Amino acid sequence: MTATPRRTQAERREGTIAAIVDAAVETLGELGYARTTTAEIARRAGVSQGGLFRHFDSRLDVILAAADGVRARQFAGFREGLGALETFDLGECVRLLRRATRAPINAAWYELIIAARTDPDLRERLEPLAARYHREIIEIGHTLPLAAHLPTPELDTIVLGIVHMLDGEALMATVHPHPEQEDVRVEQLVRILGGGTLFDRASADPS
Amino acid sequence: MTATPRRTQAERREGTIAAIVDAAVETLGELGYARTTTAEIARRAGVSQGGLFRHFDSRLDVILAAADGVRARQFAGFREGLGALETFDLGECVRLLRRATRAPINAAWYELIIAARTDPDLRERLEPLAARYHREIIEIGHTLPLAAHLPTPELDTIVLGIVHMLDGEALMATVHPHPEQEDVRVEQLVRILGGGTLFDRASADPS
DNA sequence: GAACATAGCGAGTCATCACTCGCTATGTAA
DNA sequence: TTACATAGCGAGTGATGACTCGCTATGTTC
Repeated sequence: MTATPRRTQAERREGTIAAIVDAAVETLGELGYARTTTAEIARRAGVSQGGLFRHFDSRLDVILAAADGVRARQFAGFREGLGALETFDLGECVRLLRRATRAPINAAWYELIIAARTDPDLRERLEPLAARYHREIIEIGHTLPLAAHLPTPELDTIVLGIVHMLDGEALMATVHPHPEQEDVRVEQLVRILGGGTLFDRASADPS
Repeated sequence: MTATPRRTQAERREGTIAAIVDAAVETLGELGYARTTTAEIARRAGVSQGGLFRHFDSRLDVILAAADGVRARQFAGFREGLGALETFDLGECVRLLRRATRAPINAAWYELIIAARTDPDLRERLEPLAARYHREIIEIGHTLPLAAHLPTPELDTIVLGIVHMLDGEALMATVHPHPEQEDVRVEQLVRILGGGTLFDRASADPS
């Protein structure tokens, strides 16, 4: 029944490491940073505590592997979504971003950013990932057709502003959500942005 | 030397409660939610652990008193700042809001909002405060001269959007700050907003 | 197949947490 | 002043945390 197809050491290793990282991401999202314990991660990954520490020197190492996994997956997903758009459309862009900020996996990222503020060890090691995150967002902004119509500093400010707004919205909505209003507001905002001087040059851009 | 001017029971009570609440706010800001322990709060407040539990039934009760203290102080401060403006000015408004979101005391609020996402007990009790917070922001928006020139739903969307953006910026900046760029971006944004169609009617409003 | 290396296990260990309890200190009421 | 109530103390207590260690299981090398 339980076919154990004789995996190599490398396969076993990679498999359990992946299971641990996935479990850590899931736990961060569901229980938050403080309650993401090595015991809980191990339980979800289907390994023992000792097994976990065979592959990671400390809880923090697991956490950082999870952080980088989230970062990589989020950008891959967003780039894929952008590529699937037939024509550049500001509204679609914002909606795509919004879906990314509200994805369960992204909650893990928020947990870590907030925890890092008051945890020097975490902060020191998360900073490079946060820097990369920031850089990638700006780079994606530069690939948008919009970029041709706006000076770079203003483009960057607008892109970061929208990302920050969606981050703030996602974070605040977890405690006091307005399920109906929130979607309406996003659409309203897209109309306001699209109708303002900001984008009228760009939104008149041909496909 | 140590003049003990015979305080009444009520005075002693209020005094230590205030000290505990202040210590809790400070600790939340400096150490984060998870490391805001009753022992640390008591130490900073200058009372024993037993003394703390004389006035609060649980850690959560202390935390919620701190949350409401922060909320009240933040709105009082912001309203005061708004009142001190001679003429309505969008830039000043945003700068005032930004100062509020980056005040050390506001970090305690963020800690609680984020912790509440994964802590059902905290969430249940924080929700009414978050709702009030939300309501007060919108009410303040309605007192702005801007309100006369925009339909209410759009005004609310814009106000919330700006608040969310500053929240997001404040939260993300703690891990990966760009001390110089951030101030520039805010000013840039104010110019962009002021120059867009959004506000041109309102920013032409006479003092 | 023998000798070795790596993967995985789970019962400890020590620290820290929220909270309790019996006590003393101080204010209040008669 | 006496009797009572509230404020404040700090050494427990039981639960839970990250991490260790000696062990077994499974691949790998010759």
